[in-house]
Amino acid sequence: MSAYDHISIEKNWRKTWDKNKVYKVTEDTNKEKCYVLDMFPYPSGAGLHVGHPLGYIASDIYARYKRHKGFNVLHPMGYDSFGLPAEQYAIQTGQHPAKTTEKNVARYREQLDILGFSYDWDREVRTSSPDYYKWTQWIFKEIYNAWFNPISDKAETIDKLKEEFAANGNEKIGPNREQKNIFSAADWSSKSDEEKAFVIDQYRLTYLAETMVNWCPEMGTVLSNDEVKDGLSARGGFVVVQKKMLQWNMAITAYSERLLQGLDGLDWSSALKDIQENWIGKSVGAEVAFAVENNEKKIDVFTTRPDTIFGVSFMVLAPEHKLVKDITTEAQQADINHYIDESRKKSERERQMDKGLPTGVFTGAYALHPFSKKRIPIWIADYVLAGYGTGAVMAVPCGDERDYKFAKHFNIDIPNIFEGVDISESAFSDKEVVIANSDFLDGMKANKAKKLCIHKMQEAGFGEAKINYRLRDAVFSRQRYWGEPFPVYYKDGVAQIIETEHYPLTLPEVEKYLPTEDGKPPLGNATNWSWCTNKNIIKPNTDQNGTCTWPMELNTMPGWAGSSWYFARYCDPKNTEEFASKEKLEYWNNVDVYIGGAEHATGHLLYSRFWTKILFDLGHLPYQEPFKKLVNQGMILGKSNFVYRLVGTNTFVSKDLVKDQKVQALHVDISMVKPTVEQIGEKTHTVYVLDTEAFKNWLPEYSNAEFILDNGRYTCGVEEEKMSKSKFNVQTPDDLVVSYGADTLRMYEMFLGPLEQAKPWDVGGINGVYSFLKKFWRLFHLNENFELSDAQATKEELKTLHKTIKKVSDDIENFSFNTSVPAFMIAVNELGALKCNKREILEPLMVLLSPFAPHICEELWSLAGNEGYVVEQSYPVFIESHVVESTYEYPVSFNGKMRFKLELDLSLDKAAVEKEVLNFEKTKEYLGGNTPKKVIVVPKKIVNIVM
RNA sequence: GCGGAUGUGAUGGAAUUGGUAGACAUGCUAGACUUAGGAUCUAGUGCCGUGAGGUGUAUGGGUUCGACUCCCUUCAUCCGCACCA
Repeated sequence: MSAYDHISIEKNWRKTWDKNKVYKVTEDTNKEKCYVLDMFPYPSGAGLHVGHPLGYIASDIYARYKRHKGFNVLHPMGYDSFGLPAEQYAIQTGQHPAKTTEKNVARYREQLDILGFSYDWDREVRTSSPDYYKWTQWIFKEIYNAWFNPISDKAETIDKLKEEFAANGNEKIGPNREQKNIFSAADWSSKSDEEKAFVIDQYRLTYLAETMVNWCPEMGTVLSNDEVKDGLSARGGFVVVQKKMLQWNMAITAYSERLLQGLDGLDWSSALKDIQENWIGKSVGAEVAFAVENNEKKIDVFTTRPDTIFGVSFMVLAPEHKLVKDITTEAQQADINHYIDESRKKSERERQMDKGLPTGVFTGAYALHPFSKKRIPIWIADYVLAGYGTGAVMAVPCGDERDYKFAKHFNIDIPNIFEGVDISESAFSDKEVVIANSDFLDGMKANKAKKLCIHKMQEAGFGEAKINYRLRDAVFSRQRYWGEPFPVYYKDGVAQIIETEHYPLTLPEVEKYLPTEDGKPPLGNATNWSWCTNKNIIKPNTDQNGTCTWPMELNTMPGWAGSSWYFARYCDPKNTEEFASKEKLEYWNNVDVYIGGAEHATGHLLYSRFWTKILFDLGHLPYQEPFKKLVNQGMILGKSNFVYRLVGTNTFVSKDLVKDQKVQALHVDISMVKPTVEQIGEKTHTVYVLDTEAFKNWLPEYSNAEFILDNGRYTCGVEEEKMSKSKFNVQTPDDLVVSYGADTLRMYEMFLGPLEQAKPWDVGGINGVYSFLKKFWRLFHLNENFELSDAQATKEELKTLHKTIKKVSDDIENFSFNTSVPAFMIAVNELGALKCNKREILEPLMVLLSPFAPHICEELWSLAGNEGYVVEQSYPVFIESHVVESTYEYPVSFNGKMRFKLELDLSLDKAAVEKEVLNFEKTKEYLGGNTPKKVIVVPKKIVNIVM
């Protein structure tokens, strides 16, 4: 063998590693552990595109590096295999989602294998596998059997809740989420069993509730807040409306504060922490109760500005607010009803679009100002959201822009309570202000007034300090087939949890994957539940056919259920007794480095932290935060090409001829477009030429397409977008691996730019990396024969090696792979120029390079006649003396009084040293006759001179 | 509107603490070898200028002996949140 033949080398080593289970990992208490994890993919039908592997390559490099460094590295991979596309495909074709999923998983695996990842595949998990979702169901049950104790600030079992009720009622722990009433221990003991069960349900961490949910009629399911964007579904972009439905919910709000506090100790980018912080949306203020005139009911409002309470001139309730019907006067009833109907009809999106004039209706009722006792008109308006705070606001038009507009529009009083501020044009929302016209708050700065006001309200008993969060409880039911079934049935309409001995409660077969005719979710079509037909277990209530007569829960769990705990399962993936054993969980502990996209900031990454905290509180996990360090790889964008069809015709106009004509831009498959570099004058640019024949054959509707050509060809438009099947801009890694090899692709993707940055895919530079590997290969070959010399390395060669060791190790620790690739290139160029083929230099270099390009290094390692695998060798140690030859003390005197030494590192070359000296001379010159107070000098550089 | 990020040659991008801006690679130009090259090697390549030299890190200003780097202004692009009281 002579030339670098990546195809056979890579194939051969993949097989050998696989056969010898080189990457299998077991718990070993003698070694320090390191858990390196990728966000597992949803196996879609399109296969992997070049964007997917970016993060996987980075984590693989890190995992391999840590292995070299002597760590016991857990580096697993699996599939988030429940999800919508497989189900949609099932609806269209009748093919069972499990089959589609199986097929897609196989394709993913093939593509992953080709890239030479060092996963321990014995630990693979799939969220849709019954062995796995058995434990997802178990976790659901654990959460169901838990409540959040505000005193201990953690989740506890329902048994503890019962003890608490028996001892103190709910006087200490506070009211439940529905009734808000307080009862004593005596009250509790006098309750019937049904009543008790009902009360307990209101404290559970997962609970059934009729809540306003994001309903997507097109998809026939509800969506959680993070699955909705701009009033449209994140997947598919369908319209989402608000609808009241009975759903399972997860009480994530109980953990708002801990989720917020926990961010502090995490090594995550501040951008991502900000997103989560924003999403949780903590605001500090007060809750104030306003009495209603001629009515016993009180209206609670939340405000962040209690200091402006004397500026209140009206109140606004959300149209859905409970008290609206109680307070509305007869005269206003018709108007109010009309307004409520109108706003109910509007989708979330329409509400957002309506940013014109404020709308609202007066209820006819008045509240009484708690301090001044003035009458305050109560309105309803849909700019107040039912879901935030108490669903009611005290409107302070002089201090809030929305209140101001509302007051102006409806001619409501705008009292000015700010000293020296003009509010004739707009509200003044700055907090740096002195309060006026406010009784006991006059002359105070806002901050001080805030505190005093809360104090006074507390004294008088109508208000108190309060913290509010934007975060909502997460809806946990989906009206879909392809998800985890709930271990729940309904006895006389009351939810009952199925006991763990019957898990997994497997997903039953159905004829059709669509909702039933009477509108039940797809599982309504199921007749055969495993739990009911298993002969050895007690069935709740079945007829002779084994069919449940007590209905099962027909919803399934959302996609984030399975992904919220999979990192724990990897530690012990085959365990049938527990979701993972204590010892293994303790050994592997939490994830040291987690790599994935930032798009999961408010979904997966938040829910995982939430579940981890519950499981920690209940004693099932030894850590509170699942992911210590998080690295967000940027998206790789695809270049999309467009053709322009004249509206209403089948004629396509070349890009530069479109001008003002009415055209429709359509995505065209990038495989039919050839980028061609052209010279125009001095500059070059790329034009995208369409293969018109291929285009005609592409889709039937284009078979008789006509083209208006430009210079005899059709040029397409180009744009950078997210890679997606529907945009026909997907670049798969497959072809590139065939022409250049996995090692080249791995290094090229790293070379492309900073890992965290979004960047367009461009194969232009791949040749540079490929020729680097060829050069590396050539270092070991003389006249086409492998040849390695045992001669002693020169100083220069050692310098090249060790400087590379230093650079590459530092870079890997910082996830700065894009700069370590050039370090290798420089090393190879230098060693090539020195004609160095010495074992002493090249063997460490192989080890160094192997995390990036494992196949070629393994091949050369074996050709060099070494034992074992290069991927198992320990990492070469950086020896400073090979790089730094000596240090040099440069005496300096200022003014003849003080002496300083400039220590210089004579490392790289003379020029660098001379530069430092020169710089220092310049400084000295500048200092002239002055005496500096202090000169801080560190090796290599003057840091500061204080005069 | 609020919060965050980014802005450097034709292109992707280097510049670890303020100290020769443009490493490394792509592209381009010229040359060598070759039957040929989309193989390999050599040289050149920020811009203006024949040259010495001048100029240059989105814009304008500031701090500093010295600024891509620190501070302020403006502009542009991207991301997150958005009637959040």
